Amino acid sequence: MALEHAILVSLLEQPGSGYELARRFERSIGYFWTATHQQIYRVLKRMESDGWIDVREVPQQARPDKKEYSVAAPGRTALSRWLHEPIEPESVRHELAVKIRGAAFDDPVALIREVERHRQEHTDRLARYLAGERRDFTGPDAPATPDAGQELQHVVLRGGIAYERMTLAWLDDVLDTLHRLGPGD
Amino acid sequence: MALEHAILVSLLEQPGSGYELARRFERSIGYFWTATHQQIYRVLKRMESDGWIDVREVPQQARPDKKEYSVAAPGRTALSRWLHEPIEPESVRHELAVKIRGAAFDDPVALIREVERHRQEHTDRLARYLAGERRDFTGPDAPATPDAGQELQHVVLRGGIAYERMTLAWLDDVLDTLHRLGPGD
DNA sequence: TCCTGCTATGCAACTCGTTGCATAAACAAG
DNA sequence: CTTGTTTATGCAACGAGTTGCATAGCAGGA
Repeated sequence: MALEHAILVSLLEQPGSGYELARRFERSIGYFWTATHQQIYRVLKRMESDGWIDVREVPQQARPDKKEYSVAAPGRTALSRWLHEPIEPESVRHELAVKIRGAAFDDPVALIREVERHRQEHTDRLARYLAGERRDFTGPDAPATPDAGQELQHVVLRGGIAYERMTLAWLDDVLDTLHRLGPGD
Repeated sequence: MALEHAILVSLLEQPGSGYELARRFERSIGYFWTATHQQIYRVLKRMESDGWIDVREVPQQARPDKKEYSVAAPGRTALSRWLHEPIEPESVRHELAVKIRGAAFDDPVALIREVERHRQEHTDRLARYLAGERRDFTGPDAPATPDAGQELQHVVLRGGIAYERMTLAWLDDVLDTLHRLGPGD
């Protein structure tokens, strides 16, 4: 399980509430890990009862109070232990690829609009990542001499950018193939 | 859920037993979907009781009997229906990226060996995919005029190859970054 | 005033996926 | 002749992840 460790990393970078974590998982953490707010709240409960994180009730004006979590010493120890364990190289789950191979037994051309929709979504993601990179790492407001944490965040973001670029190129390949199959088949 | 649909596609390409499906999921299907044999057997049971697939007991010599499954008409209909439904663009789960960002709070250099291990695994995967591509699509024994099914299998395989190449380049970027952080930090 | 939307948290039920274990037939190696 | 490996199937228990729903404070607009 890596969700608890992803939460530890995120809280070490910046303490926050379950709600804030959920939004980070939609944004920066989203390009290598996803989680819904229900999952996050449940895991936060467990981590708190295990003593991995501390809570602080924070009253707010103009919005409901929140519980701000921060990493406690046992949480740091648990993260460190996990960092030194080997993990399995990840394996992909790509539903669209299942559909593409399945299209051989249906109408390949009917898939074009779906692939174009995915292409649009990946175009948007790439634009978001590039905007984030300019804002935090390569733009004029970025730190001139980044520390280790920023270097590591940047290299992970470059991975997200590379993934989106690769995916866009592949989706173009898929579209070419589907178009070729249209008239000739 | 796409596992049942991945199984339908695989059985349409070639009928087979649960065991054979499990091995296909380790091989060709593995670069866009994974499943263990327990999962496959359970889903096959459900698909059979739903009338999506037919079973045939096949006695074998020199090894235990097997149940060969093939797609029935309702299964084809179900697949076709699913193919015309939109799906969410996939989201990634990359544990290694969590570790890389976590390394900022531990020892970045300690991660180098783990990253190198992953690099080796992706090198092996790429070699397997390229060998499969030569065997089935670009080598001398490949069909000169591939049909739609083969074209679609090939474009999905090209996606797997592109993914592995992109990942290898990124892991090199990660290794460079970790090495840079070593002496200077 | 009511409705919508955002922040903020949570329960309950369910499905999906993993892990550990078990069985059994056949062959190959020692 | 016992042990290990490959093929082949399966159960039981657990943990991870999703979906639907509920609550509640406050803001802004119709």
